[in-house]
Amino acid sequence: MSSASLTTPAASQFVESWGSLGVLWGLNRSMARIHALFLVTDEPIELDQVARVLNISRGNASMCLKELRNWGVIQRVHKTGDRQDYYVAEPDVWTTFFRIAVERKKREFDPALNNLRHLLAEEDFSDSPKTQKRLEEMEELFSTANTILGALLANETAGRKALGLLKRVLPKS
Amino acid sequence: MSSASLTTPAASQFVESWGSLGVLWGLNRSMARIHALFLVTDEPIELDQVARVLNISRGNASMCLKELRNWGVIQRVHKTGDRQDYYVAEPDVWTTFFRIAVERKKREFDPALNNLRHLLAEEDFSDSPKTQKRLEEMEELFSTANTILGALLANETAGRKALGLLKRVLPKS
DNA sequence: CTGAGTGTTCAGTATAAACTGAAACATTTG
DNA sequence: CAAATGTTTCAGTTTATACTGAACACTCAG
Repeated sequence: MSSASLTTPAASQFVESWGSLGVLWGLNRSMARIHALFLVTDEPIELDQVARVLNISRGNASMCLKELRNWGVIQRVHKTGDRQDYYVAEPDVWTTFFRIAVERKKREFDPALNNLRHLLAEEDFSDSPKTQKRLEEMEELFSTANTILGALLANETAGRKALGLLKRVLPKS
Repeated sequence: MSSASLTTPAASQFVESWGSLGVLWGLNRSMARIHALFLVTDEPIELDQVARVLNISRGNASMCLKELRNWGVIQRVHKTGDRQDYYVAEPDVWTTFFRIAVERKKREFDPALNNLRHLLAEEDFSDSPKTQKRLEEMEELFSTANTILGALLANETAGRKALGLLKRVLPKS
């Protein structure tokens, strides 16, 4: 399986499962399958191999690899005397998780919070006290979430420690 | 605006913004718009009104109301001497948030974790040590997330307190 | 300079998800 | 029972998103 050919059923089943599971991380099917391929492959893989093994177009593979690289969950590597680009997965699973979380906060959460704040600043709901109050609470909730997320994600080791602490402090599941 | 007619621009703009923003919560556009309508409306609203004001079909409105009720973010109420069903938003924003979080964990996270565990239990990656290790770490990460989420969401007041504490403890943003 | 090998881009197409509109059915009550 | 309301279902349509495939761009060896 290490040769990026998905010869073993274990590997190929993992790739497909991860493909559907990946939506949780915010990846689309192709990105998740590619990521899974890297997770079960020890050696660096190149673009054509990805496209061939997963049965997707070169174009799609190229876009997905670029995106995964933007997210920081795979890295480009080179073999000496070889012009081709090879890629490997970020080795640390926790780092992978943090990178994705950071990226998603930046892309999805922050704009949403901005949007909400603008809305509340510009629009006037003062003729409806209940509404006014609800929207203020909403803003407060988002702000709290923002603070917590920001602190957890600002620094990987600190965030990781905080999560470990949290796990120990909370009542056992 | 309180008469569920979206006469003011403030209200209608909020509804549309919330509609696109709602994906963050895991709602689709219609559900999010309906939820927003309830957020900016003080009086109970009935199905036909929802459909008319938001310009969506009765069928869609009915399904969305049902779903929102399942999530626990709106409630059915009745007016005396009136046979029709009316709905209002859950008044507490934090409760709304928790209900959605609980529901999404149950629907999305838990099955994904199960899936991963089954996969790791059944499949054998022992011929590839790096892969084996990565997948074990992955399982550990998911389990930690599961523990923390489970504890935070098990009880609303406790969870809320924990988040408040967390906010105070973490370095200021 | 040329062209073979490789990586990127994008217009068009396919796929999946949401929504409509209408009908069938269920339930309540005057 | 008939009228009013609520729910469910579903074939057809719209809309958003992902993906393809071919053209284009870049690099480098000869």
